[in-house]
Amino acid sequence: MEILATDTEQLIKETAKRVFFAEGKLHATTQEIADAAGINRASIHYYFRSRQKLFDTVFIEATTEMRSKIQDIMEGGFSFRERTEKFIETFIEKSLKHPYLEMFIATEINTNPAIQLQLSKPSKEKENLKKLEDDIKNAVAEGRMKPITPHHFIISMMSLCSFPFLGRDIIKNAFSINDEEYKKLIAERKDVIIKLLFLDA
Amino acid sequence: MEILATDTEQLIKETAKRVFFAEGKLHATTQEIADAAGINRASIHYYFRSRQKLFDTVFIEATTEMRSKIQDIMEGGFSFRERTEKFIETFIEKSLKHPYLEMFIATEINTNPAIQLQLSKPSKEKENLKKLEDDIKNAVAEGRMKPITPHHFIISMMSLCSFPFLGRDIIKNAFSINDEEYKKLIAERKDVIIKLLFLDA
Amino acid sequence: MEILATDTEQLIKETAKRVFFAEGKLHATTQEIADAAGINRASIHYYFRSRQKLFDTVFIEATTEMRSKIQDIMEGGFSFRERTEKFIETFIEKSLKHPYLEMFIATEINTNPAIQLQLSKPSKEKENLKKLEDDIKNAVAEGRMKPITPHHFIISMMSLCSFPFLGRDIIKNAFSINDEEYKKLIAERKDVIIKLLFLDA
Amino acid sequence: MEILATDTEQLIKETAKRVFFAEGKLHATTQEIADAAGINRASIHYYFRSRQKLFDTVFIEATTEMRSKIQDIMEGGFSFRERTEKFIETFIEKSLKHPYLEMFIATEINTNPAIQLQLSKPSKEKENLKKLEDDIKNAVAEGRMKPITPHHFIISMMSLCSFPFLGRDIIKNAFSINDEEYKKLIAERKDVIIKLLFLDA
DNA sequence: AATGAATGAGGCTTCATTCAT
DNA sequence: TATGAATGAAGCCTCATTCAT
Repeated sequence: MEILATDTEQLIKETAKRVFFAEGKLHATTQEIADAAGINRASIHYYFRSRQKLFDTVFIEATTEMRSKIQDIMEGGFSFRERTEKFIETFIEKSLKHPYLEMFIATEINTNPAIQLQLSKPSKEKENLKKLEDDIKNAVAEGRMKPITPHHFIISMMSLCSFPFLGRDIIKNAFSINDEEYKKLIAERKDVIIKLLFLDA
Repeated sequence: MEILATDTEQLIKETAKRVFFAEGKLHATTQEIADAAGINRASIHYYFRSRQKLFDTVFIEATTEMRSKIQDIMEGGFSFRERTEKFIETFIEKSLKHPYLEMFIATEINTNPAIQLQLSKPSKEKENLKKLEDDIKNAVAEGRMKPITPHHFIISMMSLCSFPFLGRDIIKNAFSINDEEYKKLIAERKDVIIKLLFLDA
Repeated sequence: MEILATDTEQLIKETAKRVFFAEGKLHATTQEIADAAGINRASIHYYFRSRQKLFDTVFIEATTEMRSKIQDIMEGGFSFRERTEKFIETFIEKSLKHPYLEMFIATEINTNPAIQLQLSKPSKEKENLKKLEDDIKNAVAEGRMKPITPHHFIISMMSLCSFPFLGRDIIKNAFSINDEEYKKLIAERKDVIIKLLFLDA
Repeated sequence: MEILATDTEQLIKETAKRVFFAEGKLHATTQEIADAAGINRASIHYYFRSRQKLFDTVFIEATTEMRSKIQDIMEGGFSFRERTEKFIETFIEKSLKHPYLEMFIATEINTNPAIQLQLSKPSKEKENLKKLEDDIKNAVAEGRMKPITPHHFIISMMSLCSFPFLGRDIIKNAFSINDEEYKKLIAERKDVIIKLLFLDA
């Protein structure tokens, strides 16, 4: 009995994640989510009090996993190049699962002050940036990169990773390509990005 | 005085563009727009019949200008490098004005089949891609680029241009920077992008 | 110039009568009437102050004519039978012009206390009823009618006249007949009614 | 208690029937109906989705009962005279409950193609008319009626039944009578009608 | 634990009406 | 005289939320 209760809560969360972040229906109503989950609309309020609470919950769950993976990579003792490659892999992998999560963050972060998106713990922010700056300097000295500020490096990397998902429909529309061709482009993406960021790739 | 008649219509459109695409309130109500414009909500319906019609109108106006500028660049007899630089300039300039326009397109293009976003006229699509392929080949032969497919080149270029705006709040949030510092980053952006795309930059 | 003004006022009234009472659009908006008349909506208010005033005006005009004709018949020195026949003729003739006028009266007389529909001047009501009672008595005595109270006689006569118009669409629908066949029925109506009311018809 | 669930739905329907068809407020707003029922306006939408759906529902319920009763009479093996009397009784009885239902049909049947009002099943229409024609012929031969076509007979019968209700306020107004006197007239009505339709009544 | 019923708040739209010209 | 512009009032509908069970 008790397990069923948890099951329903889990079912609602998973359905919500799918509807919100996989299908891109960021403004789905509680009724739509209830229908998709095959449960009563009131159950959503029973478990989560409000639509917003449900949304916050699944949003945090969906981003936390990503953030901790990134943190593992950053602090895993990898080389600069390895770290970059793993970041790109992780980012693409996660985006394949929740293509619209990034989009939500981009859209709502300005209206919803509750959303905080730190790439690294605030305490380590300065430190991490400094480390990246050194890494870049070394790479430049070795002819593996052109000079670039840490901020621009991160922005460029995130740009190259994010946009293919953020702009999925723009791309499909602009190139008149189907799902299969789009997936092929995504699969090739990591190599393209690395080649753009590193001269010796 | 005589212009006043059209003035309200114009005022509504400009306010709507600002609210929707500059302030990012893509789901602003007619009341919010009316308040922002200092007019009665019914006036919006007087001029545009429905919220959707208003939205469509300002959306088309906002994108058409951009699209025609891009087309001018593509067919202006410029060199590959010049074309790329001008595209980036134009894109950044437009995005400074309507940072959330791109976001709306990204969000809604899949649910609103009316939105068509061709980079080039369908009739010239193949031709333009072929031309780009040749340009890239030449640049590679001359050591000014690494090999890259036309599709990936365009996606990368758009990524590097678009994301700083799409993800404005993500960036500001992640780097804990203020508006001024953000603007500085944007101002430096064109050079950064060109340096990533071209070896000889 | 001044004549034009009157022309517009007249045009509005005639259009309103047509739309309201001939076409049966009893809830036509001022815009619909303005469109039908080919004039500006505000003109209606310029001439009539409000939709209601326009309605009242055309309603009174449309009924007054009818009422005065009926009064002429009642006081014209005709025999009972002649009076009855003339009443029926007049009623049918008028209803052909404004088939929905009766319907409006029926619908709105209870919510609109302004609408007063006297068959005869209040002062003469009693007198007229008494006269009718005598007429019926005589006709019964002569074997030309069955006994009937004046009220029931009037109600029956009005029923037989009115309903074919009030229920025009019901009749057309129930009998699956077209306009032509309907008109034929109406044309035969007077004789049918007289035959039902008078034994010697 | 358990019935309560359906009770509100039933209450809304009954209130709507009363407001629409008994009180004649054919254009009553959802708020008026909600107030009359003592419930929240949103409940109407909860149960019926839209004002139109509610209206259609109660309209169909109100007419279906009547229509099936009429059909029972038509196919009940009664004599012509019995059938006619029963029709009149049923019609008057129903009209006492919903005096404005007929009026709505008359008003809206031409604008609302969904409203179909067959007196008999389309398949039996011809047959029933033929039967009525024979009945009339027999009655004429026996001196109980004057010659009349089936269409005119039906129209006359419906006229005499319907109008006292359609024109209730016209009658009360024209005769300056009160509710009691009006009811008395209605109570006498059946005999009056039969006397007009049949010579031997 | 779960749900059907009911509601308050808020959105879009229409319409008669007013106002300035 | 006539009208385009603008508005307030009021209507319908949807949605998240609450409540009783």
